[in-house]
Amino acid sequence: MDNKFNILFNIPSFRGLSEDQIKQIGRIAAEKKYSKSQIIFSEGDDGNGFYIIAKGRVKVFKVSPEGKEHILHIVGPGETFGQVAVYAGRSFPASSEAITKSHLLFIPRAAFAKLIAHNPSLAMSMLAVLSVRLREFTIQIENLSLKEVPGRLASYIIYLADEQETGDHVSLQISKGQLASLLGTIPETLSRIFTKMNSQNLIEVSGKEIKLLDRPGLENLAMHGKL
Amino acid sequence: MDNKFNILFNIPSFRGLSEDQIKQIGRIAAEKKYSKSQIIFSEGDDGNGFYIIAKGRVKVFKVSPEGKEHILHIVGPGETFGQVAVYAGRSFPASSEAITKSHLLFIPRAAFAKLIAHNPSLAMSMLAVLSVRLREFTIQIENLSLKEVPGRLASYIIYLADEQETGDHVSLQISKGQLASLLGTIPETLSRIFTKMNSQNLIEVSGKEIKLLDRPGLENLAMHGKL
DNA sequence: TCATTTCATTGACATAGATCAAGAAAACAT
DNA sequence: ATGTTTTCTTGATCTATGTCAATGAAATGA
Repeated sequence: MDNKFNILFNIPSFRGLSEDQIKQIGRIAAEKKYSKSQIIFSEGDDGNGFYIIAKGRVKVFKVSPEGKEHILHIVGPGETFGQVAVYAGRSFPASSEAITKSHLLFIPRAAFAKLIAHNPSLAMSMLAVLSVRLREFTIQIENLSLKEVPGRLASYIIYLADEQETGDHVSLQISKGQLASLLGTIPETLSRIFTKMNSQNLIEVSGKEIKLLDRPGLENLAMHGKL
Repeated sequence: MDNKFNILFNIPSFRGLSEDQIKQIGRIAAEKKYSKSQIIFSEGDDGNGFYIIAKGRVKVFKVSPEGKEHILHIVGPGETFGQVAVYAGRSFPASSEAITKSHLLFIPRAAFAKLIAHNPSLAMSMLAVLSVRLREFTIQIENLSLKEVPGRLASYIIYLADEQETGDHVSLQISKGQLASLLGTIPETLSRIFTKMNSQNLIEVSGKEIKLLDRPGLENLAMHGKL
């Protein structure tokens, strides 16, 4: 059965907690369902809790005054989002929206704070989760300011390949427009770069499926930019 | 007297700890001194502890393969850096260097982990510190991808004015080259923008001192870009 | 104080990538 | 299936900002 508890047992950040501790979390968690394109929270909303993804996929993003959107991360099953507001006791610094039909667990701030106060190991593991996120942001900032778009795309493809552990073949779980936003560019530019990488036999793109034809070439591109 | 304990008592992230807890930290802290331009740690080094600034100023930065440097943040007295590696138990994701003669406290990883395990309130306050840093990164990413350099500079000047609480006058504590790197650009571009903002009577720059002549104008620039 | 190095400014030029526009392809719903 | 909407691709153009180069101003140290 796919209840709250089963979900919680498979969350990486809760690894290391006792069965009892996880059940405690389960008791304070509220199940919530979202349909595709539904807003979960908006920037500035009160951060009175955070979310765990049981099923589906969510984007966390910022919007410029002119309405341009930049995706900060895409979060999938087992991952959490919205914690920042919780620990600092502030409003959400970004917005989030379900990009597929999603099934989430909501953990209220106050109850979780109490839990942490009595479970140092939970605190440590949340510190670790935040650290990892911080590290990812460091890489994103580096990419945005130090590399050009082809390099960022190459980095991302390699990252996906490593994550999906599927050898020389990766599949984008997001639309190309969303990928553009995640890389800090626009669909037109991304499309051109895909074409160029195709013609240089670095990759072979068909729809959301990408075959890596020349991994060393991609790595070189990710490092030294320039296509 | 300016000993370890007096320093620790004035660290924002340790606010809320008992005198005894702070003394415990003091016992595990090692004092270290660095001269200007001295490297504190390099990206990839083992993260076996983190640092607190007692006196001085430190930059945390990434370097591209071509040697271009991007400053992630400038850290001053009372602030901490290098925690990320500590919690996640990994290597430092960036490098750090003293930009003035600095006096730091080094907190070794293992001892601190033990401390946290017995002090939930310390854990919570470290979570809050990380959250704030994460929030700052969110803003940096937004700035880099959503705004042009003039907008980023305007944001930064406003941020400084708020932080320094000095009304319509701020002073840069870093060189203009460093500021350029922090904003994700180069000195030449920054210099041109300063000139332009001067000629539009938004600010008046002389050396490291900046007078804000038209705050609403700056705010507008920070929001909607375009100079 | 003077000499040397580092930092800031300015100009001429090159280019990555954004914008605007239009058509093709894919996804979706009826 | 078939029409409708959304997403993707491609082309023509424009602009912000990076690069290269030279000079002037400050800071540093002997």
